[in-house]
Amino acid sequence: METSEADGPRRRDAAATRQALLEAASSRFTRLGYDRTTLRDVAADVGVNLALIKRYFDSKEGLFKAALASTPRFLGRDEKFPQDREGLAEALSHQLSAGAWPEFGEHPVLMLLRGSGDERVDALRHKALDEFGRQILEASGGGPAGEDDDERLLRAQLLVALGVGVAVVRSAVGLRPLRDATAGQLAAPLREIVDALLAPPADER
Amino acid sequence: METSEADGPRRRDAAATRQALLEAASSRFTRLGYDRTTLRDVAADVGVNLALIKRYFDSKEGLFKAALASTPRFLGRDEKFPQDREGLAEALSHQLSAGAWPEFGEHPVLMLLRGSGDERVDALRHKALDEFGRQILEASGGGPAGEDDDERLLRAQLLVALGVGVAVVRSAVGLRPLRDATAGQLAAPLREIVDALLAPPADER
DNA sequence: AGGTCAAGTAATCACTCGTTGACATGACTA
DNA sequence: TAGTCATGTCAACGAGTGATTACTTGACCT
Repeated sequence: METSEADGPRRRDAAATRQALLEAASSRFTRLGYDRTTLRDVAADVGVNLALIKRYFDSKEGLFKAALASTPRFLGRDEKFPQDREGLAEALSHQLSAGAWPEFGEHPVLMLLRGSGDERVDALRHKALDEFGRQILEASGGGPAGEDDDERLLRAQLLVALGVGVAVVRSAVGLRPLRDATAGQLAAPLREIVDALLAPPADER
Repeated sequence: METSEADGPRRRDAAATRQALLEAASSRFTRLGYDRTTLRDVAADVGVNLALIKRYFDSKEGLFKAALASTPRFLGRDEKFPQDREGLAEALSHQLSAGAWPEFGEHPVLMLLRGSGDERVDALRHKALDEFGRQILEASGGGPAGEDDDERLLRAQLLVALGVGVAVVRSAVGLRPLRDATAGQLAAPLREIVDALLAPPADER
């Protein structure tokens, strides 16, 4: 596995060891989920002793939380969150295309969905996805996220669910042609979905 | 837990015991996933000895497969699969509404997503979701599922992904308002999505 | 009543996991 | 060079898991 770079034997560099553990753990948590990820495997990936995980992360829960915190957000890692429907559709099509996130082989949103039993972790992922929905709502241009219009938020969350579903279906099930869909192939359908869901606030009901 | 009916102590009825084990297992597999479901808990739910699981299902894998096989399909349990886009949207809105599937507290599609490590189980869920996509494609009325038009199948699978995502986001994350959305609230957005994705075969490209 | 076999139980085995405390070792400083 | 502390290793414990075997109990048949 050896997620870390292939430099020398990395002798006694706490920061590097910690980072390597974090990356190995992120990979396993994302690919296998919390339960099927064993600390022994993570330590073996890095080539380090099991007990170091306790030293740096205190427990498996701590390791999971650290990995979760180090995971890039669903949208907008470096770039800013798109500010209109068109940009949103394009960003989504890239985020959800095959070949995105080749680093771990799976989409980081999947780690959000792996239960850990800890309610603070649950709160964390809830917050992340809730924020994502509100950002979508705001980007859709329907005014500054009004308060009582749950309907528009519901529509935005349907888009969130679509993103989650695509990640899940592709990686957990491998359904084709969705699994191999490129950004170009996803662009048109996603643009139409975004428009259909978050159409301009012209009174359509 | 006691998923079985609250009749007498059910003395020596193999079929009933087997069925009760199956229901308890389905519930736990759906709610907790494969790993967090222990055979001891399942047996305790039914009030029966652990070894009976081996007798009736041979192994945990066997129990999971049996539970998976007994799970109703994503759409069309008793009723037939809808045959037009309108019916499809309506069926989806009911399937994905809050309060559907109260029996296990979660949507049965979730059990499909819980890994078991067995490749035959993987094949099973892949087939189920693939079939679902093709049924959607057929119901959309774009002819009898042409062969080379992967694009339409891709669009149908996006709808599958949406269904999966809604189930996941609602139950695993509890995101509101999506979590509490009724069929009535889901009807309009879903109809628009279905139409946007599977629009009539008028040449739009 | 007695025989017979399925239905169910109790006890245990082998294994893996997370966790832990004691110990070794390398690097830096005085 | 001796001291010191962070860095890393080692070996083991205890809990929990799925699996397995020998045993007991009840229902049904003649």
